[in-house]
Amino acid sequence: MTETVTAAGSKSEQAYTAVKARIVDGTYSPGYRLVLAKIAEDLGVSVVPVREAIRRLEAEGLVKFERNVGATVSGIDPTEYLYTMQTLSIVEGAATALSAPLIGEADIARARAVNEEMRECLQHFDPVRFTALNQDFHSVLFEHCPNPHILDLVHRGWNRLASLRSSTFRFVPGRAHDSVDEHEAILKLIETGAGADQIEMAARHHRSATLDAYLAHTPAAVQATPNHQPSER
Amino acid sequence: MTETVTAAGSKSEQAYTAVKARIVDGTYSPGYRLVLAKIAEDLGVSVVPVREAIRRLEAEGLVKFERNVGATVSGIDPTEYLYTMQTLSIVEGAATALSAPLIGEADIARARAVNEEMRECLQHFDPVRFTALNQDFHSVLFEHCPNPHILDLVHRGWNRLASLRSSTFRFVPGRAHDSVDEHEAILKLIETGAGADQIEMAARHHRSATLDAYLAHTPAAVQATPNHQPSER
DNA sequence: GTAATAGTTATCGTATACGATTTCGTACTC
DNA sequence: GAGTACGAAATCGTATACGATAACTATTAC
Repeated sequence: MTETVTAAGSKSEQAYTAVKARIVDGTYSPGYRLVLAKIAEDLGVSVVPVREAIRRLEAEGLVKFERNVGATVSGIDPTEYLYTMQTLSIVEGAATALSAPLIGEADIARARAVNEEMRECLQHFDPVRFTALNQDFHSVLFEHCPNPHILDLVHRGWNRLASLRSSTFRFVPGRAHDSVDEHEAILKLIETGAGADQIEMAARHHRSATLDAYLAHTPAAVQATPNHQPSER
Repeated sequence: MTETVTAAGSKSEQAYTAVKARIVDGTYSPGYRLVLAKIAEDLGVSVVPVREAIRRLEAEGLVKFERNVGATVSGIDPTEYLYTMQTLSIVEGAATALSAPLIGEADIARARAVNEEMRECLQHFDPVRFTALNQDFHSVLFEHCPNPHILDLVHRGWNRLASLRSSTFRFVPGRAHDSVDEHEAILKLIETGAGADQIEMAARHHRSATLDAYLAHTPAAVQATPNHQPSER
C-alpha cells in the first residue's frame, strides 16, 4: 500500500483527515496560521473541500476561525488547557465507569503490561514514550464505552491535548510516578468489580490530579509561547 | 431592523443559523432530507456556504451525512435518545455543580418562579409550555458554568433533544410531577451551599430519572416513526 | 520623528459551472 | 408475472473565477 492510502474517497474527507493529523502530530503547532490556498495546494485539491474540512475542525474546537482573516490552530493557552483537562476529567471518568463492566481479563492484563512499561519509562525518563503509553493505557479503559457520544467526547479531548504534546506542557516532574500508581489502583477497582461511582471518581481524580500538579508547578500561568510561527509570508 | 437581522455577516453563518433553527424548532423534523440546492435557494445563497453549514452541523451531530447521497436530520431513534440523555446527564450535572458557587439569590428566585409556573402547568397539562419552562429552569442553573467547553456540550445536548420536541417523545405522564419536586430539591442544595459532588449527583440523577421513566414507559423501545417525510421529490 | 492616510497585496467569501455518483423509472427478457 | 438491465433525472463533489475584506507598507504632513 502506498504510504498514505489517503483513505476516504471524498477530497473533503481527505483534507479533514490530513489537516487533523498534522495538527495532532504537531506539524501545525498551536497558533499556526492555516492558509486555505496553501493547504489546498499541498493536498492537490481546490480550496472548497479544504474550507469544509476547516469548518468541521472548527466545530470540534481544534481550530479557531475569524471571519475574513482565516483559521489558526487553537489550543495553546493555559486557560484552554485547564478547561480541556477539566472537561476530559468528567467525560473520561464517565466513559471509564461505563466501560468497566465490559472490560475483560485480557484487557486488564494488557493495561497492566502497558502500565509496567510506563513504570520502566520512569527510569530512563522518556516523556514522549511515557505520554504515548499513557494514552494506550487509558484507551484500554474507555474504548469499551457503550455510549458513542461520550466516547467521541473523550477522543476529542485527547486530540486537543495531543496538539500540546510537542511542548513539554503536560509533563510535570513529580506527577508521572503517582500517575503510574493511580493506574494500578484503577485497575484493581475494575478487577474487583467496584461500583461505577467509585471507578468514575477514581478516573476523574486521576486526571484532575494531573491538572492540579500542572497548576502547582506553574504558579503564574506561564504565557504559552506561540512557538515558531512561520514567517513565510 | 428588518424582521430578520439574519445576523452574522457571513452567508455561511446565516445558513448555519437558519438550518440549525429549523432543526431545533421542528420545521426540519428528524429524517428530513436536507437538499443543498433547495436550502440554498430558500436562503437566497449559493450551495457552497450551505455545504459548510451542514458540515458544521454534522460535526455537532445534528445531521447525518452520507457521501454522494446527502444530509438528513439525525436523531430520532430511541437509542440515540438514550445516548444523548445519558451524555447530557453527565455534562449537565457537572455544569450545574460548577455553576453552583456562582449562582446568586436573584438567580435562585428566578429559577424558583419558573418552577412554580411549571407546577401550575401540571394542572392545565400543557406539555409544550412545560418543556419550554423546563429548559428555562435548567438554563439558570448551568449558564454560569465557568468552563465554556462543558457549557457548550450542554447546549449541544439540549439542541439534540429540542429536535425531538415536536413528538411527545420526552413527555412521560408521571414524570412531570416528580420533576418539579426534584427541581426544588436542587435549588435547596444550591441555596444551602451543598458540596459540588452532592449537587452534581442531584442534577445528574434528575436527568437520568427522566430517562428511566421514559424507558419504563416504553417497554419495547418504540420504533420511532420517521414522521412526515416530505414527498416533494 | 511620529502619526495618519492612501495604495497594494494577500487572503478570504461566494457564485457559477461542470463532472461524478446515485437513485429511480421503464422497458425488455425469461 | 418477476427480475434484470439500461437510461434519465436528481443531487452531490470539486474546480475555477471574481468580488470583498483586512493587513501590511510606504509616503506625506505635521
